[in-house]
Formats: sequence, C-alpha cells, structure tokens
Amino acid sequence: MFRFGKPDSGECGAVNDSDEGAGRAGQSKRKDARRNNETLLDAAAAVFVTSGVEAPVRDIAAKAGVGLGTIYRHFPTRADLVIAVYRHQIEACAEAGPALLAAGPTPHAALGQWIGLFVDFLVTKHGLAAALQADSAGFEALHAYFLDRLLPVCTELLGAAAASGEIDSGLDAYQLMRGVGNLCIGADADPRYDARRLVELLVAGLRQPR
Amino acid sequence: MFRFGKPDSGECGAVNDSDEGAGRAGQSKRKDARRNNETLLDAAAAVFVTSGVEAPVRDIAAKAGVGLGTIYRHFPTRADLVIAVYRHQIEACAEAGPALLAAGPTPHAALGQWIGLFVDFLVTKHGLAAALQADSAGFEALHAYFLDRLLPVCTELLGAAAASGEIDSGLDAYQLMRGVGNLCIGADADPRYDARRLVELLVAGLRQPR
DNA sequence: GAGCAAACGGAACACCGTTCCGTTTGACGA
DNA sequence: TCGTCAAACGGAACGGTGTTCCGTTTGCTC
Repeated sequence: MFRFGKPDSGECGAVNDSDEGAGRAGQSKRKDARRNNETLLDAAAAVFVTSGVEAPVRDIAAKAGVGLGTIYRHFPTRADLVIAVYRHQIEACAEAGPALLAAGPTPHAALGQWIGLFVDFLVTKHGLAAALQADSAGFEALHAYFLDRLLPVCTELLGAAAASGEIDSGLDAYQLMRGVGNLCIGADADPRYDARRLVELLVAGLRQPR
Repeated sequence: MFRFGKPDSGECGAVNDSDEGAGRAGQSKRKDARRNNETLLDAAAAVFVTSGVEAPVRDIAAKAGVGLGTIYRHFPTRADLVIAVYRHQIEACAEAGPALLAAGPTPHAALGQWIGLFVDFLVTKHGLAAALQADSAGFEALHAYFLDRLLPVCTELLGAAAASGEIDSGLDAYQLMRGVGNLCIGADADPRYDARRLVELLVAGLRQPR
C-alpha cells in the first residue's frame, strides 16, 4: 500500500508496491528494470484473468512485450509471479481476520465470515486453488506463502472459536485451510459445483454436536 | 469378473477381464495383442503405485517393455488406462452402495460408510483424486467414468437419507461427490492432512441442524 | 563520452502427451 | 507347409510446456 496506484488491467490489484518482503529484486537501480517489473505484473494479472494462473509463461511475456529471460529474472518461478500479483489481496485477507473477530457476534461467526472471504478470493482466480496444492509442480512457494501469511490468522480464529466452546477443537488450522482450499478447486469452470455451499457445510460440521 | 485371475503386481486389481463395457478393443484375434493388453495393465498398476497416476506414459511403456505406439493403440488416452486399471475397484464401490443401504442402521450411516469406502479408494491411489478434476487436462474421460458409475449410487443413498429426514436435502449427489473428491486431493504425500477427517466433518455438516 | 555491470531477448534444452508411419508378426486359407 | 495381408508393433517426430544460457543491448556513473 505504498504507491503505483495505476488503474491496472481488469479486475485485481496487480500493482507492484515493491515493499519487498519476500526477497525478490525489489527496487532496481535501472529504470527499465523497474518499468518491466511493473509491466510484467500488469500483464500477468490480465492473463490470469483470461487464462488462469496456469497460463503459459510465454503468453505473459508476449502480453508484456518482453523476452522470456526477463520474466525469469524478475520472478525466478511462476509461483513468485502469482504471489506478487495477489499479494495485496492476500494481505487484506490476513488483516481482515482480527477485525472480524473483534467485530463479530461470536468467534464461530467470525471464522465463517473470514473463510467466506478466503473462498471468494480463491474461486474468482481461475485455477489458483488448484495451484495451491502443496505438491503441484513448481508451486511450492505459493503454498508456503499462503501458509505463512494466513495460517496464523486462521489459527487465531479457530482458537477463539474453540475457547468459546462453539467448536470441536480437534481440527487444526492447517487442515481446515487445506480442506477449504481443496473444496474451492475447480469451482470456476463448473456451474454445477458451488464451493461456497460445501465450505459452509464443512464449517457447520465443525460445530459441537451437543 | 470373468477370467484372467492373475496374482498381479503389488496392490490393486490391474487385471483385464475384458468384459468390455466402455467400448475398448476388448478381445483381439491375435495372441500378442491380448498379452500386451494384460502386460500394460499390470505395468501401469505397478507404476501408478510407485509414481502416481500422473506418471509419464513412457515409464509405463518401458516397464511393460513395449513401444509408445502400442500403449496408445490399446488405450487411446492416459485416462482410458487409468479407468481400465481401477475398473474393478470402482465397480466394487458402486455395488457396495445398495448393500450398505440395505444392511445399515440408517440411510445416513450407510451414506457415511459408503463415502468412507470411496475416500479409502481415492487416497490410496497417488494423485487419482487430483486427476478426477473435471478440467484437468486429458482426464475428462476419467471424470465422466466416475460420474457415470458412482453418481447414481450416491444419488440413491443421498435420496434415502433425505427421505428419512436425517439430512438437509438441498445438496445434490454431484456436488457431494465433487466435494469429497476434492477433499481427497493431496491426502497422500501430506501427513499433516487427514482427508477422512474432513470428509467426516462435511458429512456431519449435512445433517439437519434441528 | 567511455566503460561496465545490469538487464535484455530469444534460441536451446529437457520433458511431456500424442500422432504417424515404416516394419514385423501372427492367423488363416490354399 | 507356406504365402498373404491385415493387425499389431516400435519409436522417431511433432507440438507444447517450464526453464536455462549466453551473446547483445542499455542505462547508469565517473
């Protein structure tokens, strides 16, 4: 949330606030490098919207009017590019957790709302949920980033709900997030499948039966 | 369930009972063709156990000591090979449905048990659940086969449970199966994730709150 | 303006599923 | 027994990935 408030292509953030944080090139000395970084983020965001996160790297390079070498220098792996594109929204999701907990009527309600936010984010990004799979080739970094950022938040919400006695405390946040993520796979591209509904059912199943 | 009761490699069925049913080559006039069909099924089953269903076709051809052309003549696509390898177990799962319903204490219990069977099957086959994804490239036939065979069974169980009033009847069998399948993705290869547990939660969430 | 590290572009590589086609082989009738 | 020929075979080749590599260009800095 620094600068670079470009209108940007289509739907999502895709801006590069270059606040570093994950160890990438960040701010370069050279103007063309900085410009290309931004261009790539915008191009990637646009391509992700139309072709999904699994879109060929060449498509993104072409959209950005840039060579393949350039894209790989800025983002050593596709996962790094995805992370950079969606960082803002993931950040917002993480920050919403404590806010919901403070504002919500009960911890379980806050948990449900937060998970709803998470699901909304996942299902609107074509193929993102599938890419989150820990073992999906080349996306380990994406998996790790989501966990690093969102797992503590989910743990807090889950802990609060368990402490209030609303919830069967036997499930850890990792499994819950993994399950929710899995349920979102393929939610786009299949009108017969409503991931939100199934996630609701899962969260409902979390309640203490007594 | 005809003949060819070979011991077969390692774990699962992998036998070719050549009862047709899906329109494949079935029984050839030539001995070598029949032998290769069986050899391929065994080799594929063995490779699937060690490398998962996404194993390269070349690996299977090598294991079988056969050319690439041969494998593609017997099984036009990788999905057809997977279907052939697991057909017996899918069949058994389908047949277990009505049996459980007849024997079980309540329809909801039968549904739970049947889904347990389904989950056990999925999580023991590396990557099968992920391949079931409708849009996973090249596996549409696999998706369709599972649906054709198991959806009616699930519909029956779900309908019975809804009729008995144990269950919120708002969810159709397709969504339930899709959700369960999704929850099983990556269940192997991640000891921190217990798909069975989450599926139980999902099924529990299905119960009427009142 | 000269020099040089940094950034660039895209050919090349390794791997994938799949197709294609020249070669081999097994069944069957003479 | 042997000739015939459709059927089956093997694997090179194709189109498509992600990623690496390196010769060339470019923007800073002095």
